[in-house]
Amino acid sequence: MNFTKTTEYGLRIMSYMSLDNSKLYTANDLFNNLQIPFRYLRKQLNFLSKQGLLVSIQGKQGGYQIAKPLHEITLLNIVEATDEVIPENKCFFGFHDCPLTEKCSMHDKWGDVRDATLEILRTTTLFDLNKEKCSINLSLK
Amino acid sequence: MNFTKTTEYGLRIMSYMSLDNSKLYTANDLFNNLQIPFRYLRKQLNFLSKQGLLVSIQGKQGGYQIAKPLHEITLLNIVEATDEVIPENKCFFGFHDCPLTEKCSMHDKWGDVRDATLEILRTTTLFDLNKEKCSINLSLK
DNA sequence: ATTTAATGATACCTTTAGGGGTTATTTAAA
DNA sequence: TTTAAATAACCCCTAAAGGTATCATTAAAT
Ligand code: SF4
Ligand code: SF4
Repeated sequence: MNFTKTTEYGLRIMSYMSLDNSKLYTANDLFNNLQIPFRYLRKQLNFLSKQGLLVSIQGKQGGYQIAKPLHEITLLNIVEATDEVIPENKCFFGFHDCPLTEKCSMHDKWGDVRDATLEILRTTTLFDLNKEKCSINLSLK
Repeated sequence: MNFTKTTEYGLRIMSYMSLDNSKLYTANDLFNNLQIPFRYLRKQLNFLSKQGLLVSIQGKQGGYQIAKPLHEITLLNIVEATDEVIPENKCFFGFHDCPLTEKCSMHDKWGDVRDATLEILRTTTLFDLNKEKCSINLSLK
């Protein structure tokens, strides 16, 4: 009932980098701010680049940058890129195809929760996070 | 973003057995209806008994039975018994203690989703499932 | 050209969830 | 009292997620 660590890391990274999407962020910079194990962070930055969410620039003065306009990247994009589990069509009881002859009450009840959750992920972009002052981009302690 | 298999199995088991909470269900019966690997099912029935959600009766004609009145067992009880992850206090970005000086927008936004989700789990009992005709208890194909 | 500061690639290690196998124990029924 | 049908206990196997280590590559700065 929560995201994988990999997804959480992805959300942190993208959220943090969306503060200034013209800036190049080094892995070291991100490491100092996002509480992600360094090696794993490196791996994931690499991965996010391949996924097209980041652009990486090698060499001295290199780093990473968000690849697209902020309003074009939704939270769901990040979740899906880091954890293919969401689109998986499983019901409350974990069935892929329902073994029942008629739908149970949890079907709609839980379906509503799921829909509401996905709706937030689908409609919230990195631009929105900043607009609404998601201060993971504002001020670290 | 979904329950563990173990939790899903737990929900299936308890939901199915709540149809008739006076009946003894054998592992074999549950196996034939709930699409759970037999050995793993056995292990989990054992576990649920130790957790106090089921009562087990050994020997010939033995089996398992729901341990308490249906209205005293919430879905959250089952989730918590099978997967200690929910109460874990992690935010949208996976932080246990927030590194920010002021709360970000996802804090409340996601907090609301989480609260709504937990509220359903906390307030829905096995009795409610049956009352509302959750037909995992009604008719298998 | 050489150095240095950055990322890329690859392979390995560790932990945990999920699943399986075997033998012991219990108890109703024959 | 023996047998059969059930659960209990214990140990091991596998795959995937999370994390680590090492070396190669790039490119700006000197
Ligand atoms: S009706 Fe119930 S058991 Fe069937 S798919 Fe929906 S939630 Fe799952
Ligand atoms: S304010 Fe944002 S970063 Fe801090 S705990 Fe809440 S959701 Fe997490």
